[in-house]
Amino acid sequence: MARKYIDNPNACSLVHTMNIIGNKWKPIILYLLSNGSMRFGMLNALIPTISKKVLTNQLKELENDGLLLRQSFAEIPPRVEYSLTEKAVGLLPVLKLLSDWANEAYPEMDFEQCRIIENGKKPAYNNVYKK
Amino acid sequence: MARKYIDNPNACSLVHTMNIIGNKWKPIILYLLSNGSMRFGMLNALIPTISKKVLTNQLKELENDGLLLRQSFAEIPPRVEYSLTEKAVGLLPVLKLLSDWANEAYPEMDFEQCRIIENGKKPAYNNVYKK
DNA sequence: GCCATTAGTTACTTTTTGGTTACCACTATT
DNA sequence: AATAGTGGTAACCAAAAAGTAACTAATGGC
Repeated sequence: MARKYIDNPNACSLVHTMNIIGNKWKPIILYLLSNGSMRFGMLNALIPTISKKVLTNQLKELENDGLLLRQSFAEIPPRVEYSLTEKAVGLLPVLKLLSDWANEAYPEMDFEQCRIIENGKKPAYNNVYKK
Repeated sequence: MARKYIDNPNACSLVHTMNIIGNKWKPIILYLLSNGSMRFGMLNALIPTISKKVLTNQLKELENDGLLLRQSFAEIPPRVEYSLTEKAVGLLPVLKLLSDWANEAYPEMDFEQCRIIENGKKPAYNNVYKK
């Protein structure tokens, strides 16, 4: 009885992807972790404008969606390392394409200026800095 | 003086892309329009769970970001056709990859069931329906 | 004269998201 | 005895996004 509307076969997995990574912070977190595992404080330092609460929350969601591995070490002060799962690694090239697309589509925007974050919060451990 | 934090060169154009398409509705709108131009009411019918206010808003934002072309015809009742720009067309293959990724990464989810929308709102014009 | 039609808009409310500040556990160092 | 250091959590508040319902303009058809 009910007639069927034309629909897009790709819509729903696309919605799912967007639910998982489609916000301000998550793609950045994934890209930062693409060089290897990183501690909570390090991520927080590299994304100085995110609040600790939100970062915690984003990391939890990414972990729940199977994109991050969280390793907690029984040390004082605590150490927690986050790293990408295989699932997440498979997404990196696509994130790269999204990034490339913006660079091509909006050449008038200077994305360069975002590359270096100065005067961010400094975690105490030393490997945070570049020479 | 200020030491520089390691940063990711891709982060900012990625953020920009996510600002433009990283939400629940916009990728769907783009994919629906990938088959050709479409009227407002048609889009609203194909995405029955979006409110008219939000759809209007999303379309406006996509237009402002150069992804959509809006053509308004001086007819009564009014007719407005939305279509993709070249910029948007360049994004489609990447959206497809995002969709493919979810299908592969989450095989346990049945994205199939989203394909057909039944009992949605029906606009009066006839070309809305599939045989 | 009334209703249907389309693409919205407006005013209002609700939900979601994000941010702020203070606090905790536990140890080493000063 | 106090402080620094890390990875959080809790309570609270502000802002942004989204939903709802009613309304509009202008015309054709009944």
